[in-house]
Amino acid sequence: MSKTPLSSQLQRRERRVLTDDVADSIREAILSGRLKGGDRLIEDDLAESLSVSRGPIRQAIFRLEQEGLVVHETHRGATVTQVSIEDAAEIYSLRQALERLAIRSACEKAQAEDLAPLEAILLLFQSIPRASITRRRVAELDIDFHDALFRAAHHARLYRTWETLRSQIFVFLLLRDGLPDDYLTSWYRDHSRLLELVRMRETALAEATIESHIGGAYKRLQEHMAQEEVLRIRAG
Amino acid sequence: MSKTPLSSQLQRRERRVLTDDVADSIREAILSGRLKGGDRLIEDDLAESLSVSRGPIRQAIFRLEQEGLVVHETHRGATVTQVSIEDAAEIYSLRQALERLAIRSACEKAQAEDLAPLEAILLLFQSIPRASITRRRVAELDIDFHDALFRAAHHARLYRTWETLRSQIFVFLLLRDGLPDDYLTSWYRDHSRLLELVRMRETALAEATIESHIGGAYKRLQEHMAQEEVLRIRAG
DNA sequence: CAACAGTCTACTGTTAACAATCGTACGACG
DNA sequence: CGTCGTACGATTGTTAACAGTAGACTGTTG
Repeated sequence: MSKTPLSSQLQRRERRVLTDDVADSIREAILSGRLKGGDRLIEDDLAESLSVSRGPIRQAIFRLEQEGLVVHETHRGATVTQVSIEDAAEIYSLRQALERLAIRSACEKAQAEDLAPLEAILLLFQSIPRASITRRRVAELDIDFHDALFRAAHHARLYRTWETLRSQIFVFLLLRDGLPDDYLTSWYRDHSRLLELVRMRETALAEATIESHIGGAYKRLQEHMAQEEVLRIRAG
Repeated sequence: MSKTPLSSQLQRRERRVLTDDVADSIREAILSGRLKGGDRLIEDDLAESLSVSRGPIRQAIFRLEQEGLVVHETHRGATVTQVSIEDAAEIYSLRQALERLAIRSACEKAQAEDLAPLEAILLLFQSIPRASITRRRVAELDIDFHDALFRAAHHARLYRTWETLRSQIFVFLLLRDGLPDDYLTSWYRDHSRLLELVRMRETALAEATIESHIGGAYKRLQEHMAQEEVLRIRAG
């Protein structure tokens, strides 16, 4: 038998509470598109459809407000956040600042075991046949990769800040529906490069690389949104 | 009479709700030192002493958890966060990343009226006789100055992130009790320099300056905490 | 006396009913 | 015709009572 005490092997699996489930449900509904920007979130309705009382619903709504998925006004209720092109600028500039700190911190602190998940995601990506890959799947892998990077930074406050941004980024990733072939190759190249730089602890270069990585993602998103705008105006 | 519609002059003054008052009370108690790190926050007790029911208390506690002033474990309750030297490293590195983005954004977007509050704080600082100035007063002015800078950045998400960090920084600012004379002069010099750089829209220089400004603040804090550590060990 | 099982208590999580507020519909008034 | 006052329905804010859990306490057993 191992000498290490049980307490260090088994960690208290944090108990889930109704609020957690409710928040997950609503978040999922927003991210899957079942709830669209501007939709009202009426506590009674949600309470009934989820079979819980309004207490947990309320808490979940306030939590989602912190995540930026929902806006809430006193005595007037909550609605799903509507994202605009200005929001994209905010989200991506903030993301850039956070990822820069994350990769620096990861370069300094990450152990081999912290980087394994990053490697795993890259392998998983390669193992998916190109024909069967969807925009949503890439978005998930992308978020997972960056999430693993933030974890590797071993920086609790940074990670919590990232958590509040994560869902909002996901919304934008899903906005785009095209999936050009060169995007898939550059996705892999960019991310494996980032991983390599962290492995080699090339802090300064890693910072610069991730800044331009996020900057590029924003630029493509911006072009895409401008394009959609044009189409929308022509159609309307 | 003015032609501009009333709606653009008068803005809905956001109604305060019990949760807001409760959160303010508890926050104030923590920042003033009446509640110390590790103290338990028992919902019933707080409810009684503030004469409200547990509902608003609960929400306030979760909000303060988001601000990092309180930690909360399911079914075990909330306690006041205990800050360590590692927390300082997290807080200041994150702060550095945020302030860098803030000053860049301010350089790009700030109007004259956004910078007036910064100027006012500097004037106020100078108007206070050196003898009557306290550590707490400087801390307040410091936070106010940086808060005004974040406002001038016109970046809602950045500001909200800063809000969650602000109280935690305040806690650290109050830890130090000495108030050397050269600190007061350098405080003024540093901050007026930052304001000047924003005015001149010297983005790159402003970024570098604020990075070293925050870095310096962290370094002094670190030395102070290490010093306290030594004293504590000798005494104990 | 160490390990264990049951009980008890203090607290948190949840619920449902009550109070206050917002937006709106509608009629009175100038 | 537009502005104001008012009553009403829908929805949020608040409360108090109920349910469930973690940790301490106690006695029991090998």
